[in-house]
Amino acid sequence: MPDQNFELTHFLPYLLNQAAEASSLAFQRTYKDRYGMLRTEWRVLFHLGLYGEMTASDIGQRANMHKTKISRAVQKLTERRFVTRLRGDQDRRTEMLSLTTQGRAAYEHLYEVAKAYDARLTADLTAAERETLKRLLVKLAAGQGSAG
Amino acid sequence: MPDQNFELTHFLPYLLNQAAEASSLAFQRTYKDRYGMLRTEWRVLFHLGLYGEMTASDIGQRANMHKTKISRAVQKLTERRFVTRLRGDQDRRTEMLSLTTQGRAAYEHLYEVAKAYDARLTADLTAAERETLKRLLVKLAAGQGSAG
DNA sequence: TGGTAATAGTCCTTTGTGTAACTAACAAGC
DNA sequence: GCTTGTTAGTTACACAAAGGACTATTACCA
Repeated sequence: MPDQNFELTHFLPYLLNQAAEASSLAFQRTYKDRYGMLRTEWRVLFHLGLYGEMTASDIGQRANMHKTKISRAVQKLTERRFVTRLRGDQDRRTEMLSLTTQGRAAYEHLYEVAKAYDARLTADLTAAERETLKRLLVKLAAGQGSAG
Repeated sequence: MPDQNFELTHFLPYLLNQAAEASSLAFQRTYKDRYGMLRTEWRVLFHLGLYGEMTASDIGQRANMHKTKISRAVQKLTERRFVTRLRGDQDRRTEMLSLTTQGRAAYEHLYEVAKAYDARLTADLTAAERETLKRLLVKLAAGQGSAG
């Protein structure tokens, strides 16, 4: 029987979705209009920009994204000349992905935008709150709480 | 130029998405299997359960959901005899939605499930952390940080 | 009281996602 | 060096989501 202590605004998955949707939607405007990118493409771009060359599978593991999503994202990014693919010598199944000059320029621009956006989002928070929030989110994103 | 202080695991929208996806996906299993509900349907059910009778628009405002989503969710829920619709007398455009006995039973069951799930998710956190986390998420979900 | 605007809700079309099947390349065992 | 199994990535198909156009009803106002 509903004890009004626990309602929707106390349910973590619901809250997370609301917050994620709100912030992502707003942020999307910064890259969708200008670069015609989707969220998955943005993610791939950022992985390559931040962590250097890597294969599609590498990104998949890091970003927790399904390989089909990545496949499609990479396709778009290569079409737009943001990314190049280089077939591996030893293992010719793999493709090493890297940013083109144009891709790097886009990344570096969007990097600053993202940083500023993040700063604005967390402007009201104390340093401690910011720290706590991000730490907890990382934990939730990873393996969940105490139960697998 | 990337100062490794700021990378993806420090970018709030990214983090929020990861956490939201992880927790929602896991939680979905608790109602999808048993009641064949989708996330939007779950939300509508919970709104009616928690806040009583209301129209589709009311839910839309509260949940920040597009009316087409709600329309479809309500359709499914009425098909499954969880919800009944009653056309308004004064304003015949509106439909007042309410839970059937069966719908209420499902809600009450899922309510307990949700509560338990939330408790498990936040089991590792201190009471203070839990409090901080939810407060901040509510803020982010609402109007964003300092800037509109 | 008749014309315009606004609102509640549905429908339709387009886009995005997840799953499973597929191709190509490699690895191992015999 | 063949067969079997595995992995990287793509393609195809089915399902879910997002948004705009549409219908019906109501409100406003000259």
